[in-house]
Amino acid sequence: MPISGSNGPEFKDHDHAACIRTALSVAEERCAALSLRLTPVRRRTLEILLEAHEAMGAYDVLTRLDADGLGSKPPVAYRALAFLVDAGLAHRIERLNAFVACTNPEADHDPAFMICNSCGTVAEGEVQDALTPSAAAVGFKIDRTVVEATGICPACQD
Amino acid sequence: MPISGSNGPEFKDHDHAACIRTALSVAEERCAALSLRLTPVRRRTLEILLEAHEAMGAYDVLTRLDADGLGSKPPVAYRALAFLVDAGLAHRIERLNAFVACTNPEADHDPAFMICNSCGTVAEGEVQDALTPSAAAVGFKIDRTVVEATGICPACQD
DNA sequence: AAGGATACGTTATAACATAACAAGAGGCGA
DNA sequence: TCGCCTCTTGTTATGTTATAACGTATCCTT
Repeated sequence: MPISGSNGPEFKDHDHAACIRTALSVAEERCAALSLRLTPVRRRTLEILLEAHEAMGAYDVLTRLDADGLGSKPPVAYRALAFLVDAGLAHRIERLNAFVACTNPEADHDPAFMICNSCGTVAEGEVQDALTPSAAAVGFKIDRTVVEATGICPACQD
Repeated sequence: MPISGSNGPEFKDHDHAACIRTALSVAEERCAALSLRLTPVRRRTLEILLEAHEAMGAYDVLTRLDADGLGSKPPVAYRALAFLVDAGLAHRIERLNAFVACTNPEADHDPAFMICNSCGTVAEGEVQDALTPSAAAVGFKIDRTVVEATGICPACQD
């Protein structure tokens, strides 16, 4: 189950501000291309996830939205997050009941995640359709696959 | 990511009563061997999961335990389930916030699951340490990996 | 401008989970 | 057997995550 080339950028130093700007413009282009509406709440939600650069719970996101006057009730956050996930701009981490911005929004993908138990950083990678052949062998038709590893990231091993 | 030989027995006809009896005696042997106490609540919880043969929420389990006079408060169910998971006799399905009896309790394993969106049946398989080499490449030390596929099982494709 | 589709605001509640502490049950050495 | 320790259970209370439902506003199209 090889992970694709760009893997684990979260574990490396990077220009975070630039990384956010890029991700936001990719999101804008993508939404324009697909006639999706990247409204203020949705855009700010994505920004919040990008700034955090780790998994955030819906209520944490909501707190930030509220501080910006963009909404204070749970459905506001859940709806914005659902939009981003549907649009492929964010992912839900089942293990954590939390959400992360997608670091690779160009491609449709079933992502795999590496979650650091120590610092909470989540790195995203690609996984090949690994279960597909075996599932097909027993006649199971896969819709979506979740792959989430927990462990310790390089930075936290010191 | 091949799945091991005994895969997907849940999708086939089988003698369910026998399957439960076997699983319970395996559980008893295992607990005896490891000096773990398979108390009435714990044993009955395992039985409930085995009977259901699909993922059950903790509160569903609790309802059944309560009907048997074995406890009515959430911690009773959560503790029993935690015991079974720790003992390798059951697994938590993150996608569903639910639990299933382990169908392969002989071996320690990082299980993979195929979850039918239609009937709720959960089939368990083995996955090789799929993410391990790639994680090692970026320096991430994996503790545990969750692999969960949702889709449609053979029986529900009719 | 009218009408439909999409998004937002709000109330209320459902569903999932655990902290904390008291009380009981079992094992084991003195 | 007694006392002690550990593990398990019972219970209260509360924390956390998530969604149903419904009315209003906005935007886009015709």
